[in-house]
Amino acid sequence: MSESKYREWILDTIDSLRSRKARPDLERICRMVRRRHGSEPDRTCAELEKLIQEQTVLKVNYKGSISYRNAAKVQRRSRKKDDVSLTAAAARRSAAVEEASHSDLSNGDSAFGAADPDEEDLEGETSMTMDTDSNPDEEGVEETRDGQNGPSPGHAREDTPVRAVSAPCSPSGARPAPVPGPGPNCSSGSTLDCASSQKAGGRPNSLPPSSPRALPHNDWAYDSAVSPVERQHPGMQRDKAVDTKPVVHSRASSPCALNNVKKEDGHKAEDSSVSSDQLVPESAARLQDEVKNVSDGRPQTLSVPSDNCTFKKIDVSYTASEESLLNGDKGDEILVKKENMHQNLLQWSVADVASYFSAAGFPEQAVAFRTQEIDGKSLLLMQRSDVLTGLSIRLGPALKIYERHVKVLQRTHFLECDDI
DNA sequence: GCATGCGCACAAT
DNA sequence: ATTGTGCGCATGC
Repeated sequence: MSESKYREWILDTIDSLRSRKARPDLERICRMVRRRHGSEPDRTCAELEKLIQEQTVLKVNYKGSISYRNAAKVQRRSRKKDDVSLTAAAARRSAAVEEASHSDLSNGDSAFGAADPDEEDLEGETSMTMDTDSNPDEEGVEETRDGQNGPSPGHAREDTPVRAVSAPCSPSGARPAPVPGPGPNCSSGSTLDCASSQKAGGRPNSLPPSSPRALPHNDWAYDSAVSPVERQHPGMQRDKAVDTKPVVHSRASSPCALNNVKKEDGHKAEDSSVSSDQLVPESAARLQDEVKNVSDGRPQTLSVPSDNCTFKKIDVSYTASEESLLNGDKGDEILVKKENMHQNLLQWSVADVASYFSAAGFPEQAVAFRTQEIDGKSLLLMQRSDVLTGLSIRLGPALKIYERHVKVLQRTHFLECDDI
């Protein structure tokens, strides 16, 4: 409950700030929510974090500072060209989507992408010492910062200056610089920490949300989807980067326990390309475009958020396209690695489901799933008509959601059951 | 002091 | 070229 209430408040606040032409940053958001609803900044920060994780809100680095976006709105516009590659794009997108979900991981903290063009920076940016070392890969891989794209694994960062990464929460903190009088409330505890940590570069380990490593993610996260994108298809930007190589990914961990989780896949290697997507929806959107190149049918890994902290990954290989289906292309099949999936699906909470669809590029519709309290079990029980008419969402997206995601998830789940 | 409105330069497409 | 973003300043409370 409160959550939905906060979601509404926060999104409304972001919209409000935007309409006023004021940067929707943590400080302003906290202040406005407090003023309008009496909520404490800390709480607002926490709720905002959640929204970021579920990608209802996108944390972006725009013009050097952190801003928050209403994912539902952002997404649309971002898509640039659709052209060609629709198919491919689409396909990828879906892929992306999925992955996106896993972005959560990283996002966990925030998704923040650097709005900047280069994400690569990110890595550097944070300056943290980064993660790079942290192991890259472990799982994190997936996203790894896209930086990866970066050229070489280690280096990518060259260009970029450092950008501030923000912690998930710092109110004003986002900015590297210590803001003098920051935040209203947020400043209160967490905020400060975050802020300080940021600048310091090191975040206290304690910070759950993002471990130090997380930082990098942040940047990319949002829009920058870039990163994700890049990773997605290695091919893309090779210019700068080389393909994805086994780059180092230091991914951030999700707040919770990514680390542990991460490792699971051995695949990551491949994944690397794949995973990238995890980003934000928006990213996803872009992905579509950009990504197009990606090879169509490669297996991808998604991570699905399971409970709050845990994320599970699922490998899906789909050929060109599920999406395509929707889009009209051809159909293909999707394989999912059941192992995790099935369990996961049953364990998905309402938030996980919403997060999944949000990451899949349907943030607005994700809200409908949340409103209807659709969790993993409910999702398995949904019929076509439920999706098309029971959620009160537009037919177009509803069809895509059903064909591309619901059906696929159900099929996978039941196939798995059969095996078992 | 604080919230809001908005022109305009800049960034992203 | 178009459109989104948000700084910086003006205004109102």
